[in-house]
Amino acid sequence: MPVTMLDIARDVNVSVVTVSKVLRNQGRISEATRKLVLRRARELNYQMNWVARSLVTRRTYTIGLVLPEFAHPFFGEIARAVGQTVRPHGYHLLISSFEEDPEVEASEVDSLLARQVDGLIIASAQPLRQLAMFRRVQQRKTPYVLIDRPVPGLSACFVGVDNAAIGMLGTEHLIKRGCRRIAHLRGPEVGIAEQRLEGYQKALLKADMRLNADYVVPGGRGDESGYEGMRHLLRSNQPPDGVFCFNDPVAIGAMRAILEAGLRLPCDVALVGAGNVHYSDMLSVPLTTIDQRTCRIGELASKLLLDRIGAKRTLQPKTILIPPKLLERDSTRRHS
Amino acid sequence: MPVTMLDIARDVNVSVVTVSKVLRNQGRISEATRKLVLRRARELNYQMNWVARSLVTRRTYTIGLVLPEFAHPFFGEIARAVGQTVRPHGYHLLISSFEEDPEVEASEVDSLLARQVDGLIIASAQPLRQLAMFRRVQQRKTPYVLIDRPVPGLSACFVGVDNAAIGMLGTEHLIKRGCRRIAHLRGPEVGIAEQRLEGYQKALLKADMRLNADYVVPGGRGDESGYEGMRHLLRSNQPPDGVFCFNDPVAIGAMRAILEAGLRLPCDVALVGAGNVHYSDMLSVPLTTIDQRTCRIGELASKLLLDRIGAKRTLQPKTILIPPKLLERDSTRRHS
DNA sequence: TCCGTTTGGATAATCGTTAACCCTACCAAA
DNA sequence: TTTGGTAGGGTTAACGATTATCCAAACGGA
Repeated sequence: MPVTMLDIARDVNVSVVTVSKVLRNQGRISEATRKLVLRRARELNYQMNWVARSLVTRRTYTIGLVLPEFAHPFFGEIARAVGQTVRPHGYHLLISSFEEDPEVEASEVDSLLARQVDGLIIASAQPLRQLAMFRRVQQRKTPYVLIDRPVPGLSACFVGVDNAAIGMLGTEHLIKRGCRRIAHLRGPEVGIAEQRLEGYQKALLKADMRLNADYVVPGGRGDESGYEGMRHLLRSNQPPDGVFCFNDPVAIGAMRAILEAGLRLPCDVALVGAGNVHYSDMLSVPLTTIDQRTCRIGELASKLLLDRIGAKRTLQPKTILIPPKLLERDSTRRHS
Repeated sequence: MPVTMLDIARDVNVSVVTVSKVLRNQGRISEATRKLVLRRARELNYQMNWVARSLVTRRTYTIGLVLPEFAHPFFGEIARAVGQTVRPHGYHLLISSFEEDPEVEASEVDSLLARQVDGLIIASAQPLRQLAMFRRVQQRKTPYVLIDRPVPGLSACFVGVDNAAIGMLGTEHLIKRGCRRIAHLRGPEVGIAEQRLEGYQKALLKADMRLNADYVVPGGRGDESGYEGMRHLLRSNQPPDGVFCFNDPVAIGAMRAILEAGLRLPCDVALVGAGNVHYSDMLSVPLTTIDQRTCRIGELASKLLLDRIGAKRTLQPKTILIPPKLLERDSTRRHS
């Protein structure tokens, strides 16, 4: 059985409370007994029971991080950034991945609440207008911050990249590189993909270029999706000469399709991804992409959350949109 | 204040214990009161306080996962596999990443113990012969399983890939492809790198080839390290015609050096990595690599741990070495 | 010498649940 | 009528800490 404060107290002949005070450096304790207690604690290799402490202090120093999927490097980076930001404050991370299943997500959030996390950071996949999960969090008054994927209709903190700006940035870059027929391999039916699409459209309009519905291909987030989408585009009468892709995996899939078709990048088709996935600069043709500042997202979300946890009363919800950054590589670079 | 069992008990006019029994489906309760309790619980949106429960049951249903770094896709996959394996059993994951710093690792492990995790899965970076951290875990009798990196001198469960087999597999493959001067870009000074080196040497000896100390270049785990190492090799009188790399990032760095030098893969230099990193089949030259069965590691480690958590008495430590699998791609493929 | 103030610590109550017993009907068999 | 079993619940005491309150001894000044 693990050592408890009672064990120390008995050995040193003081009360448990005295031990507790020594260990927390609180209250008035004589130097003599302090030393005795500390020595005995070290001898016995005492470790606080945080569960017991949490029960009475109502603080677990634990933050729940709810992610769509671990494996994705984007969320891996988020987790790292969050972990590094909160650790100095004594917090730990209870992470759960719901594999893009909204029901699993809700049950995981409930579970984390039951575990009395002090706060939550969520990259949610709840369907539109389904706010029950969030209502439950709010009822508990547990502070939470949404990341990456905004949830419309919810008044909550949000930290994410400016997706419309990503769409504009990517498309404008293709325009600047001289592309005339610019297509978009769009992502799944979620807000984030729509915003990137809007950015794409806005950039075209701004440049007085026509919107061609055939140039917007629906899809998913994976490289197979990009592969299929690109093959579809290449079969059309007027294949595009520039493609802005929902994300890097999609772009990588598209790249495979382009190369397989015997075309060259960027002369025949220029390609822009988004996300700046690891190794996207080591592909057969290094991919121009848009960095979404993953670390900043995790960092700022953590800080926002820590503020709210520390605050006496609930603060106003705050939204932070991080401006993306374009990284030009060979997939769009002009030949010299 | 969150709803407690006491709230329900008062409303339904029974004792707290009765509520507890209903909620756990234990003890003898009449159908009538059961329904009353359940209804009221639902109405109030009651959520168990797991902290309180854990205090008395001495079970947190939480597993500590201690990893060198989140960002690395390998550990991301591990985390995913572990999470998926333990979730059905009601366990959650308290993950901490120690950024390859042994001291942070030790303090994180202590912290997880203090949080009363039911078990630990650790990919350790403790220096050789430094077993104090593990002793503390053992003293607490908290079951734990080591993964990926074995710790010599410690009698504990271990699950990992067979690194010597990786070394042999990769090297033998190069030999079979006709390479005569096979170098090795070895990793950092840890057991896992040494085992791969041993496998490399063993394969050469088995094929009656001479060991050339100049062909073994020390390094790290990153692509810069591979880049530098490969440049070093290329500067020698007799550059190698085949290189077995510690891992994929190193191989990717090496590939950059080779291409920059104007050489071609695999004709001039054949390259084998290890780890089967995502997208390593989408590089400028798709990389032959050795898959280390990441999912299996996470899955088997979790199962081993769950067994030990469930067992009444401590079971014998068990070691599981997973046989690796070679994936041939263009970086070693013979031209057709 | 007496009273007030520190000093250093003890006691009691609490956090929300569960474990281990105990109790009281009620019913059936002896 | 007595015995005894069972159904359905209540009581009490943990679990390992913290918070709030209280108390004795020592000390200091008039």
